[in-house]
Amino acid sequence: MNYWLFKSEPEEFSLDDLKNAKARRDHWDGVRNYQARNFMRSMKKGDQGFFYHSNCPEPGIVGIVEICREAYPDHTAFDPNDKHFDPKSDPENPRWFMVDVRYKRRLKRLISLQELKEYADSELAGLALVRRGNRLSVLPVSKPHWNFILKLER
DNA sequence: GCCAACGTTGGC
DNA sequence: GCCAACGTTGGC
Repeated sequence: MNYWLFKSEPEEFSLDDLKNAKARRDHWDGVRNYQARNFMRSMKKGDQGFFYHSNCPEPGIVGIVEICREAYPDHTAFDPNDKHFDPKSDPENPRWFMVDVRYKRRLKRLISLQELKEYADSELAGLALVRRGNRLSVLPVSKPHWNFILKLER
């Protein structure tokens, strides 16, 4: 099993929005970055992910989700009225993909970016999230990093 | 709202 | 293939 981290602006789509969605699951659309797309295409059903709130008063990890459907074409790229429309993505040869994720649980407390950064040069060295200038919206988390972050929760 | 960091685009 | 211009992300 592999581990990931999904960023979302809570004003756009929060952990609670996912929790309140039908069957507590939804598709993760709108990713328009090749590296993030490639990560999504390598996700397997059952993989786990952190749900991270970005661009908000207290950025940090708020919950855990599970991949419940593997990558398939992101249809929002074909819709001219969609915010993430990309005329270069052809339905015959889609450029962008998405996965479905299911809400698992909320963390007992928010683990802030600030707190995670304290370990950027030790336990969490190499974690893409705490590397300077990182802008990836979907990124991998190693198993040791995953376990370490879960230990911080307590 | 500012701005640093980064990815993408397109002229050459 | 280089690189300047531009757009976006996201912390602060």
